[in-house]
Amino acid sequence: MAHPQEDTLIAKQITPTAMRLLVLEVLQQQSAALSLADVEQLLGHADRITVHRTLKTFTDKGLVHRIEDGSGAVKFALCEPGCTPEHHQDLHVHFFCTQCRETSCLPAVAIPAIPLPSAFQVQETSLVLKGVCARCTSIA
Amino acid sequence: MAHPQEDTLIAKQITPTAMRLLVLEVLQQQSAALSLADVEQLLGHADRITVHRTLKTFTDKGLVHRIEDGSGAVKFALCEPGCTPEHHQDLHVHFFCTQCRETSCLPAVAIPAIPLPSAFQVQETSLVLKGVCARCTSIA
DNA sequence: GGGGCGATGCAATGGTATTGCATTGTTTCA
DNA sequence: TGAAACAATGCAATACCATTGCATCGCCCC
Ligand SMILES: [Mn+2]
Ligand SMILES: [Mn+2]
Ligand SMILES: [Zn+2]
Ligand SMILES: [Zn+2]
Repeated sequence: MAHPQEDTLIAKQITPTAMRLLVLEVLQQQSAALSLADVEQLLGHADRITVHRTLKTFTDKGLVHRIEDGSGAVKFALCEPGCTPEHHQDLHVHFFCTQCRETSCLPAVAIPAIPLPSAFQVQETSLVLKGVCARCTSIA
Repeated sequence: MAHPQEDTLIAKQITPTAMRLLVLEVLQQQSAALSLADVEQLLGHADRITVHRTLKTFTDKGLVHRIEDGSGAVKFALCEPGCTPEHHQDLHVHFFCTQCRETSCLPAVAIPAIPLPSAFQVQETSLVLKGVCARCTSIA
């Protein structure tokens, strides 16, 4: 197989297509999380709706996770290896840089346990930090 | 004065107007955070844009804080007493119920310190939990 | 080769946030 | 008191982002 990404898709029960391989490749090449518009632009002239449905498929299958960073557009980033659609393991912090507007996963920074009244049933936790990222700080 | 809310606005350097008093009253009466559409609906037939600008003014002056809960619309809730536009004290957790779609401030649950590499300059922290709230849990 | 089914692409729609601009209301000061 | 100055309001228009409908395309299996 020419595309090493094929195995990744198949492992997640996603039928490999040309478009999906391209989107996956783009996601793997970038260190920051990407919005739909980002992916569209990086791909050249791909159809936005197809990219949208590709990202939705990836999310449903546990290949990527969504990040709501407050920028107005949802960002997407590859999941960590152990993720399944049912049990996402991406309990890490996300950082949104107000200067370069890039959002990064910080897999090394785990989300601490939050002591909640037991009447609450927590399904998902999202911890987004906003500020100036390491790169922008060093430049300034 | 007939409106006890007037003092609250003046204390935050906000010129009291009829619309602003009404919006503040609505925010005080509700226990959950409100979206722009929520406020508009609760007010009857107020102009949406005016409400929008009222909430923006309130936010800029440190009277309310914005909550991005991933529902698609930003929610607004009253700040804690010590808040200023520069230094928001609302370092508490927010809970979004996927069942009733209500977002609540949990002032009692503080956000723990997040150990970040020193190269990052954190300006703001947002911790949103999603799940089923206490009320919806007890009903089910 | 043809049927079946998922993927694709264009068009259209829905929802939220924001801006422009004319009007209205209020304060300030001569 | 009356006009200028300024702020707030309301309607219209616009900008995005996300989502859905539907016809077509492409691939796999028979
Ligand atoms: Mn992540
Ligand atoms: Mn809050
Ligand atoms: Zn940056
Ligand atoms: Zn609920």
